[in-house]
Amino acid sequence: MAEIKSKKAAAPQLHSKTLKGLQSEVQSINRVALSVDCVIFGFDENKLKVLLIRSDLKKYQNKFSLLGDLVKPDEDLEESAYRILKQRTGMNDLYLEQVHTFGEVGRHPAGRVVSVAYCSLINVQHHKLKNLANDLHWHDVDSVKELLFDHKKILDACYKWLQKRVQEHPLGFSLLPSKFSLRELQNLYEAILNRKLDRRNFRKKFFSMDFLVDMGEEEKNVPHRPGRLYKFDYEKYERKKKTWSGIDF
Amino acid sequence: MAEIKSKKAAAPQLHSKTLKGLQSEVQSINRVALSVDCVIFGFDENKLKVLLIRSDLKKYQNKFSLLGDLVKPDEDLEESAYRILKQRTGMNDLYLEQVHTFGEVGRHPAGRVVSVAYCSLINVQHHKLKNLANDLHWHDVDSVKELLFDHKKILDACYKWLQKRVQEHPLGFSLLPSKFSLRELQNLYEAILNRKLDRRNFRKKFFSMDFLVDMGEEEKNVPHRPGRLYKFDYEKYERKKKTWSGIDF
DNA sequence: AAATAATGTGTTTATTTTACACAATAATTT
DNA sequence: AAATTATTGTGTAAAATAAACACATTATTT
Repeated sequence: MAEIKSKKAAAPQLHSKTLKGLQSEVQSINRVALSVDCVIFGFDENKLKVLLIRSDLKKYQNKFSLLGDLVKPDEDLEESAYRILKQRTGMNDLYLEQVHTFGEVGRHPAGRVVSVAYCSLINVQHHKLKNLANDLHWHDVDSVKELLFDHKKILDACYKWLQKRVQEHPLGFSLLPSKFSLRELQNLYEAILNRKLDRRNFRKKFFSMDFLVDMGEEEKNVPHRPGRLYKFDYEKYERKKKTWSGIDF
Repeated sequence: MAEIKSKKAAAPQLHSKTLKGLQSEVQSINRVALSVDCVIFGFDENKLKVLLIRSDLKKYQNKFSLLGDLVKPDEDLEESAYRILKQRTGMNDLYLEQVHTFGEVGRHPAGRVVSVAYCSLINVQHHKLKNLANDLHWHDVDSVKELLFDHKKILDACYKWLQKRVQEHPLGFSLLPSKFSLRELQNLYEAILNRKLDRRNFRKKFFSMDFLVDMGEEEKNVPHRPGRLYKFDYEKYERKKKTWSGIDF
C-alpha cells in the first residue's frame, strides 16, 4: 500500500520526448550495422552438414564463414534471411527460423555489427546449390573447428537449438527427400542428436504420431531388403498440432 | 558426384571485398537504430505481473509501453538491458535472458528501429522500484490489452517463452522471496502456466528434484496452519544441472 | 471450545518408456 | 539355384513415470 504523499512532494517527473526528437536520435547517432547470418543445415551420407563459404573479405579468405549479409534499410529481418538463402540455393520456400542475436561490441572488425542468426533446413538432394562462388560447400557439422569472427559460436548456438527443437517439432522432414524410409528418418535423428536410437521404439513412436503416410512404394537400388517409403503429412500435422506435445527421444 | 568441367569453363568468380570497403559500408549506409526492450515479470498477490511505463513519447502518452532504450554504440546488448533494469529497479543481479529480435520495417514510427527483446524476472517484494517516472507500475499480465507499437506482440512472445522455459529450468525462484512455502511456489507455477496443478504431485516432484532446502522455519501471519519455508539451492543445481532434464508438469 | 482453512503425507492405477529377438525379404555371391 | 548377406518388419514384458485421489494435523479466528 503506497502512502499518499503530501501535495508538496514533487510528483515523479514525467520524462517526455517528442517523436521528432526521437527521429533525429534514431536517424543520426546511435545507429549500428545490422546483419543476418544463416546457419543452413543439410543432411547427406548420414551426416548433418552445414553450408559455408570462404569469407568474402580478402583479409580473411582462409577462414570459412556462415552465409550472411547486411540488412537493407527497407528490408524485414526475415526477408533479408530469405534473400541470402535464395541467392545460394535458388529456393525461397525453405524452413527458416530466428534463433538468437549476437551483438557483442567487438565481434566484428569493421565496426559495430549486430547480427541476427537464422537457422534454415534444406534438402541437399532436391536443391542443388546455385552460385558456388567463394567455395560454397557443405561441411560436416562435427568437423567444423574454427570460423570467421564469432561464427563458430553462432553455429554452436544453432546446432544446440536444432537438437532441442527437433524433439519438439517435426522439422527434421525438411532435411529429407519428400519420400523417405524409416531408416533414413532414424539416421537423420541419430545424426542430429548424436546418439543411437532403438529401431523398434523409433518406429513405434513415429507410427503412433500418425503423421506418416505410406506411399506404397519401396526403396530402390539398396543391396538388401528394401524399406517402405513414407511422406510426412504436413496438412494433418497443421490441423492437429495444437494437441501435439513433442517427439521426445 | 560433380562432373569435372573443361578448363574453358569459368571458375566460379570469387567475390571479394576489402575490410576498408566493408568498414565504410558498415559506417555509412545500411545502418539501423537498435533498441532493447525488457519484459520484466514479477509475481504478487498470486498473479503474474509485468512492469510497464507510459510511453515517454508525448504523442503516445496514453499508451503503456515496455521498458526500453536505444543501444549505445559501445554497449553490448546485454549490458544495455542491464542498464535499463538498473535504472528502474536499482538491481543489477537480475535474471535476464534474450528472447527474440523484432525488426519489421514499419514497427516504429520514428524510422527503422530493430529491437532485441529481453526477459527478466524480479522479486517484487525485495526490489522496490526506483524512479517511478512515467507512471512505472506493475500490471497483471492477463489484463494487458494494448501496448505501444508492437510491444504487445513482444510481451506475448516473452510470456510464451516463460511458460515453456519455466518447465525446463528452475527460473521461477527468481520471482519469489528467497524463503518461500510450497504453496507460494505452486501458486507461482499455476499463475505462469495458467492452470491448476495437483498439490501432492507438485510437492512430490519438487522434493524428488532435491534442490529445495528446508529452512526449519514456518510462515508467519497466515490465518491457518503455517507452511514450512524452503530456499532453492542454486549451488547444488549448478553442480547437477548437467544431468537435469526439466520439471515438466 | 468450535469452526475454519490450509498443511503434510502414501498408495493405487494408468500411461509411457525402455529393453530386447527372430522370421521375412530382396540382392549378391558362389 | 542354393547359400550368404544385410536390413526390414514386428510384439511383449519389465521398469519408470505421471495422474488420481482422502484424511488426519495444526495454527488461527470466532
